[in-house]
Amino acid sequence: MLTIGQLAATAGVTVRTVRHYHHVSLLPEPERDASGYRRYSAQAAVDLIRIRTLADAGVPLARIDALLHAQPTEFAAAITDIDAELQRKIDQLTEHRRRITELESGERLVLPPEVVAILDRMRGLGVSERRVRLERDSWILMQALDPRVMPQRVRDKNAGFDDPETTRLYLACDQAVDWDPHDPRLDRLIDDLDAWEIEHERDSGRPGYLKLVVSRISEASPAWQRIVDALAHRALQRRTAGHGN
Amino acid sequence: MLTIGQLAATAGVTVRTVRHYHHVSLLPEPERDASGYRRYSAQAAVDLIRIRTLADAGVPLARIDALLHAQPTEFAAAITDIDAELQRKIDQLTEHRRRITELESGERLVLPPEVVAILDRMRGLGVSERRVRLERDSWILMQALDPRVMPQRVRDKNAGFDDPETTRLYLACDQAVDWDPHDPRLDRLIDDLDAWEIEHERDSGRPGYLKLVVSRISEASPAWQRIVDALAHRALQRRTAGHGN
DNA sequence: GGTTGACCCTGACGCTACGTCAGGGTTGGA
DNA sequence: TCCAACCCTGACGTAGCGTCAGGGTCAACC
Repeated sequence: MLTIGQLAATAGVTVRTVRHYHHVSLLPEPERDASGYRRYSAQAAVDLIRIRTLADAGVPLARIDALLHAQPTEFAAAITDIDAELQRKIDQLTEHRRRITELESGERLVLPPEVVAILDRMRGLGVSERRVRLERDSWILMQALDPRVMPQRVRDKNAGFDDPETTRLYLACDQAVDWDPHDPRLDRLIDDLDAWEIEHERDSGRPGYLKLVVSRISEASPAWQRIVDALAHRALQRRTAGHGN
Repeated sequence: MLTIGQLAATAGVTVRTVRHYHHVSLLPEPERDASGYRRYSAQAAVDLIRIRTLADAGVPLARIDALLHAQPTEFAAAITDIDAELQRKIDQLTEHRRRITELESGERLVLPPEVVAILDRMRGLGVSERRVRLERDSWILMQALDPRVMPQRVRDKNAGFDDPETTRLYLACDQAVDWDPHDPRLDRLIDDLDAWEIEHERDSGRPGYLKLVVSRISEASPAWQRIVDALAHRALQRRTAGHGN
């Protein structure tokens, strides 16, 4: 006959675990010896190890008792289930293994690959990391609030970077964020942006594309504020002139 | 800006999980809007997903915060650790998958293969299942109480079944359990056992081999009781006669 | 025959990572 | 205006044990 410690060692569990199984009636309480110690038969060792085998496989203790007393058919079916579940867990862990290797760059975990590609493309073009992050954040919000518009935005963005002039202006704007609002280079940039805006509006029929791109950052940058104001002024002039004709 | 529900959906967790992370200071509490609702930035989504990636990989929440603020070197080392741990878990689950397929026959889980082979050999020879189970239980107790003697016992057992006469007697004894103690076949069996005992004692120098094998079952079987008594009587006679010489 | 260390007992609280009420207020669309 | 679907805090519940606390027992050694 075995003491509780010997039984536990045989099954590779702690004494506490055996007592817990008694408590939840998963393993029957054995006879006690003269001093009140529990004394176990070899059958108890077999039972305990079968319980552990199922518990290790992820079966909740509450289900194990019924399972061990089930008919062979049900038992076999349950085993098949448990096996499938184990395989699913293995696949998940494998996937998690892959994901933690991508932890350094958080965005790969959050955004779809097409968008990550755009962000990488921006970095490749020399866009500042600050700007890339703002872009990233706007994609995340877009994804959370209205993911349906994302494919179109992806196409627009890529089209923009496919065009050298658009790319040049984008980079210039990115640089200009830190300029003094009276920097003489701004006049030239505003001219170019205005020209780009006119041409782009004609081509696509969708105005204000550039404004969308810059709006979020403009408030924090005096230089950008000047650009936005100037462009709005010119657009208004054009529209007034157009109506006047 | 995102509500808590939108944030949770983006990260694939429940609202309760996000609040829990606030509670344990894993994710900082964001600003509230006019009505007291939490409002999240896109950065919060990135942070939350990074937390989940680690949590999914089995890292305790208490470690995650430190990990995310660690130096790149420590971080990389930790990731390597976590990855190894994941692989270990995968291997374990694979092993558990194998083990649950052996659940039908509990003994394969409890006993080493050599012993299982002996039990299978007994079944193959036609030993009753009751006897096999008693044998199994005695092996389990042996394993729990003094595993060092097992290899020798394995050799002895197999040697016994390698010998046709020993095997024949073993099977006869197994059958005899249910016989009436006055069954005439018992006389013949006792003669054979006595002869075997004499021969075996001479060969091995270790007496009482058979008694060891049968002792546990004898009390419950009247026929066995008669066998044991008769053999003990004859052995005593021999020894007295021997001393008398 | 006393002591020591390794066991055994019961009872109860602690832990992780949330789930799940209860009992409220807010928002947005029909 | 109303309803469903959100949001809030606070608090208790869950699984599967771990870990004291405060005792008694056993086997071996001195």
